[in-house]
Amino acid sequence: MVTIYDIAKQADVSAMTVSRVINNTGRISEKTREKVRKVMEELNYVPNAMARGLVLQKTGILSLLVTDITNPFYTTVARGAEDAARSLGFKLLLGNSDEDANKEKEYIDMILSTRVDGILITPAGDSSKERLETIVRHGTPFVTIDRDVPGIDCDNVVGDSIGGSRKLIDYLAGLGHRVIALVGGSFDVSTARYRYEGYREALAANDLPYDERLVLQANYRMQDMEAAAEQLLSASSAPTAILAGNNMLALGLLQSFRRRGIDVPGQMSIVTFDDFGHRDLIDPLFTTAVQPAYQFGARGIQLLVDRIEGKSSSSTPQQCMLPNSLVIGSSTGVPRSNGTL
Amino acid sequence: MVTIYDIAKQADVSAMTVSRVINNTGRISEKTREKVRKVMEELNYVPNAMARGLVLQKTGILSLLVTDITNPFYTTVARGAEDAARSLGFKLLLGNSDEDANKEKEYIDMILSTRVDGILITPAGDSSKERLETIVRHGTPFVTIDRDVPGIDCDNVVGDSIGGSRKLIDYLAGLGHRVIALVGGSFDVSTARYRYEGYREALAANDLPYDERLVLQANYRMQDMEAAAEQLLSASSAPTAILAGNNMLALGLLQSFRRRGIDVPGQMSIVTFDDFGHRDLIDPLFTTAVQPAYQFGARGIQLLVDRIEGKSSSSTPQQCMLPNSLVIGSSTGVPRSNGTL
DNA sequence: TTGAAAGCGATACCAC
DNA sequence: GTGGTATCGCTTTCAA
Repeated sequence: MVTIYDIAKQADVSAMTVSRVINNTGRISEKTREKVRKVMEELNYVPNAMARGLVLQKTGILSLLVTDITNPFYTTVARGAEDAARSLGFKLLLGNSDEDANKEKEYIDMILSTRVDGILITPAGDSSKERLETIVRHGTPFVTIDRDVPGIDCDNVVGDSIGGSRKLIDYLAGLGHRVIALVGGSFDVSTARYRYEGYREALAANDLPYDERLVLQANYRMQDMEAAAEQLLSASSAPTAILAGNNMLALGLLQSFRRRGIDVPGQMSIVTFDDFGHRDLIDPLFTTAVQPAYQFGARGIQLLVDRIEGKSSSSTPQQCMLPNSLVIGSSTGVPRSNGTL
Repeated sequence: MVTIYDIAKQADVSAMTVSRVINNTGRISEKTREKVRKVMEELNYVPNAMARGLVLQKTGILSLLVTDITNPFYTTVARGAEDAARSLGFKLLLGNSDEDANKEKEYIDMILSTRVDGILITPAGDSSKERLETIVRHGTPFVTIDRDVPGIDCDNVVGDSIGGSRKLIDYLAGLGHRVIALVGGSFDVSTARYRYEGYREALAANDLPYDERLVLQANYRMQDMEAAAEQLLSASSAPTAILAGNNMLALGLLQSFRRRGIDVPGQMSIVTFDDFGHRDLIDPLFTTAVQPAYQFGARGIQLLVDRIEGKSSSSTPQQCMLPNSLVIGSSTGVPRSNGTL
């Protein structure tokens, strides 16, 4: 491997001088600088980030850990984070925890071991607490996005889940729906809880009864969603509409209903959060509380860098809630009848 | 930061012993091992990968650089790569070049600088040649996937673009289409060229005339696709079907046609490559030459690790072509009339 | 304007 | 079984 010493020897200067040329520090004669530059070119020199990081005690790298790299919401978050990191002079490292506590742990260990300057993370769930505490103990700045974790008080960027649920349920109620189910993700995840909370509040606000049998938790596995669909259809008072906890659940439910010959929105309306990048091509187009995914990433990186560079007050975590907007699609319609199919 | 010396002092042993405990090397008494382990726990020790990599001259990290992290095809590739890397004992670093030569260069510089053990890369285009040559000179093993680059003879995993085009065109011809356009990506990218090649071969095989005015190149920007749609509709002999170079182009064209009130497949059939993860939810479902995205990643990592570990013959690059399969959707139908709308 | 030496955190090699 | 020492590639500090 080519090192600064190779360059130094070839250019007949000291390693120190080479280092100065690379980093543009100190005073160097133009002649020497040119000579060194030329040798670096010739030898295809690429600085060793490890050696550099070791002495500088920083890497210039930020890490983004998301829970599902195949979810368009998170890839858009990644785009926002990447652009922001780049413009602030940092590189971005992407990781995928797959909603899995073990993978999350492995990734965090790797990240800490790599000594990145900061971490942007979507926690897999409440159990992420212990992993986040590891990060805290290690002293690496971090920001949570999309989800928060009880017991961890840190900078974070979240969406307005409660408000989103309210808007969606209000809209359904406005259409005349009176029996509305919730199929959400595991309550081990903060967004699922908040969306449930908004759901309950909105039901109350619209004078609709709450029925716990209409609240289902599903993982993102197809069989869960099939089961949820089945269960709702056979409920004694079957719902005419469903609030799906996120885009993936909405898709799964839609598929399940289609397979059972249930028309959406004819027989069942579906509303949800987040979109797919190409929302207008999915038929029906979901009525959605659209969150600013790109902003989640961009804002998160901004907070992270503020923290790294000490611009944030050290004691007060920055909490940032991004608003969503209701987009009406064709997955919703007036209920066919009151509570029965 | 906690180092092995801190551990050593606290546990009243030498740094060497701590290192041995960490790496499970050499003979150590169970008592000492336990003592050291306990101190590591207490102090939340996380090994410094930089220091480690510096002396070991390897990192255990593989890098995957794709051109569009928001394209479901590539996120599935990433999934395959991640799983394979994990099972082979490597970590995976994800990067996104955004189809941009400059970003690609920056990423490669960072990757080389990080001294990853190997690189899996989807080249942005033929101009990637110089960047790949940089990697060659640097001596880091790499494998290209999805696309190949003229002048670079290396391990690679590609799809059967020519065969895919043939199948798609044959299918259209079988439905009775006689005027079929091609809207492909830039010919600076190998897949676009191969798909064009397959298109021409298939036209000839089906005794259909070739008309160069029906061959358009588009970037993945919406305005390009709008322009392409416009141009095809106003052509003297307008096509009744289109082979879209990839999934993104197919989507863009579909949207453009819809906006113009053109029914797909009623007035225009569309076929393409790759899918969207949730293919069956997009209406119409595209008739597609589906490529095994997950395998692209998994196979690529396999080749890469074989190369790293010296299992591949050093002189002969491993070339691997993965087959695609034709999936009939609802984006295709019989032509309305012969060549005119 | 340039260079020598120390040290970042870890491991390999050689003693004991 | 365990410890000392040199070393990986680079930057910082201090001299010249």
